[in-house]
Amino acid sequence: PPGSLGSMGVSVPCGTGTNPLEWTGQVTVRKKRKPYSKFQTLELEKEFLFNAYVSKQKRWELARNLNLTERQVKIWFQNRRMKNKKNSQRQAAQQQNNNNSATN
Amino acid sequence: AVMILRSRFLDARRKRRNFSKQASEILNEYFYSHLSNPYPSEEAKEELARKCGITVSQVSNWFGNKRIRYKRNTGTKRT
DNA sequence: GTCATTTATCATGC
DNA sequence: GCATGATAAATGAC
Repeated sequence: PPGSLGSMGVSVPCGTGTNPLEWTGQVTVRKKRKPYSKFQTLELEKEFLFNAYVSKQKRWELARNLNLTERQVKIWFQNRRMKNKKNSQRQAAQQQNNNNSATN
Repeated sequence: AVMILRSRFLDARRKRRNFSKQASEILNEYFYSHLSNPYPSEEAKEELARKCGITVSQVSNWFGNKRIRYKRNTGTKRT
C-alpha cells in the first residue's frame, strides 16, 4: 500500500502503486512458512510466561535447544506479544459490550 | 497437552461463521472499486466494519485473504 | 522495539 | 470437496 499511513505512523510493505494492479507483484522472495512443532511451541510459551521479552542470552539458548535460529525466536516473541495485545483488546471490547448491555 | 486444550477453547477458528451476504457485498464492492489499491485506511476499515457489523480485525482479515486469493486466482490463468 | 502486511495452514460451513 | 474466516510464520516499514 503506497504511502498510505495509518493514524499510528506505521506504513506497510510495498511502496509504489497507482497504476493497474501493481500491488499484485511479488516484492521479495519469502521463506515458506513452516509451522513449529508442539514441543517448540510449548517451550516458547513456557518462556513467554516468565517474560514477554527475552534476553539475548536466553534467545541463544532457546534457538539452540529448539533447533531454531535466533531470528526465528525473536520473531516468535514479537508475534506472540502482538497476539497477546490482540487478545487483550478483544477482552476489553467484550467488557465494554457487557457494560453497555448491562446499563441499558 | 495443556496448550492444546487451552487453544481449542480460545481459538476463534473453532467457531467461525460466514459473513452475511450483505456484508460480503459491501466488502466486495469496496475491493473491486479500489482494485488498483485495495488497502483501506484505518478509518475506512472502521466504517466498513460498522456497515458490515463486524470488527476491524475481521475487515483486515477479509482484505488480507481477498488480496492473496485474488492474486492467485487471476495470476495463474492467462491467455 | 511495534505493527500492518504476506503467505501457508488450520478449522469450519455447506 | 472446496469456499471462507482466523491463525501461525515471516517480511518490511518506521
